[in-house]
Amino acid sequence: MTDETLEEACRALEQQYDAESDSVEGLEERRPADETVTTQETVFGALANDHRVRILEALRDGELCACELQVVLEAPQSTVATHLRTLRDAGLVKTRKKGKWTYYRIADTAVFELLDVAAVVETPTE
Amino acid sequence: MTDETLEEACRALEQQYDAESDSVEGLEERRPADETVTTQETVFGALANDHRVRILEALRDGELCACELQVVLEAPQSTVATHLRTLRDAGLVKTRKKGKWTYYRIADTAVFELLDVAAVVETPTE
DNA sequence: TGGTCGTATCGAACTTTCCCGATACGAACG
DNA sequence: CGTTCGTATCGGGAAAGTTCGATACGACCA
Repeated sequence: MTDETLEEACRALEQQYDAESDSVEGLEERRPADETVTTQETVFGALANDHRVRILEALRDGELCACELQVVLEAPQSTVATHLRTLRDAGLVKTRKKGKWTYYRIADTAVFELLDVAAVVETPTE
Repeated sequence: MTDETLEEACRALEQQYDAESDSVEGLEERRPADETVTTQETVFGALANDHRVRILEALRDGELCACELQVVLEAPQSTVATHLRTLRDAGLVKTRKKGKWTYYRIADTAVFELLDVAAVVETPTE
C-alpha cells in the first residue's frame, strides 16, 4: 500500500509547493475520521442495490411485512429476507414482530433524505 | 424470477386482505419508477467505498489534482485513478485539465448532503 | 402432537467489484 | 526529436456481493 510511487508523488508535490504556505502536510488535514468513513460506507453499501432501494421506497408509506415486500419485489422469499437483513444491519430499517409476521419500517427520516437527494443527482448519459 | 413461491405469497395475502379496501394491487403502487431507482443505485454504488468517500471528503475544501489525492489516500496511482473514474461516471465529481494536471472537484452540493446525512445514521453495533 | 405458515439462515454457484503492476498517452521541456 | 511527468486504461487474480433452493425455527391452529 505505502509504496515507492507514493513517496515519489510526495516529493514531486513538495517541489511544486516549494516555499509556499501550503504543503503536503495540508493534505493530511483533509482526511476524515475513520469512524465517520466506516459509517458512511456501511450506509451507502446498504443502499447500493436495486432491490434494497425498492424496499425502502415501498416503506415510505408505512410498514410492510416480509411477505408483502416479496410481492413488491417479485423475488423469491430467501432473496428478500437476505436484503432485509442487510438493511437492518446497516440501521436503515427496524422490525416489529407480531405473531408469525415481521413488519419492517424505515428506521430514520435520514433514509428519506438520502433517497431523495440521490434521485436528483445528474448522472452522465454514457 | 417470477416463480411459484411468489404466486403463493400473493394468494396468501389476498386471503389475508380478504374483502378489505386494501389489496395486493395497493402494493404495486409502492413501486418507484425504474429510472429513479437506476439513478439512486448508480449514486449509492459510487459512494459505497472507503476510498471514494475519502476522496469526496478531501474535496470539501476545494479542488485537488489526482496526485494530491494519491497522497491523501496513501494508495497506488492506478487505484486512485480508477476510483476517480467511478466518481466521474456517477456524476459526483467534475474535472478541469490544466497542462498535464487534472483537477477534481465536487460536482454538486447534493454530494455534501449525502455525506453528511449518511454520517449521522445510527448503525447497530454488532 | 402434528401440520401449516411466515420468516431466517445456510450453502454453493454465480456475478460484480476491487486492487494494482504494466502499459499507453498527452503535455511540457530540453 | 527524446525524455520526463501526471494521468488514464488494461488485464487478470483476489475479494466481496448476489441469488435462491434447501432447510431450520418459532408461532399458530386443529
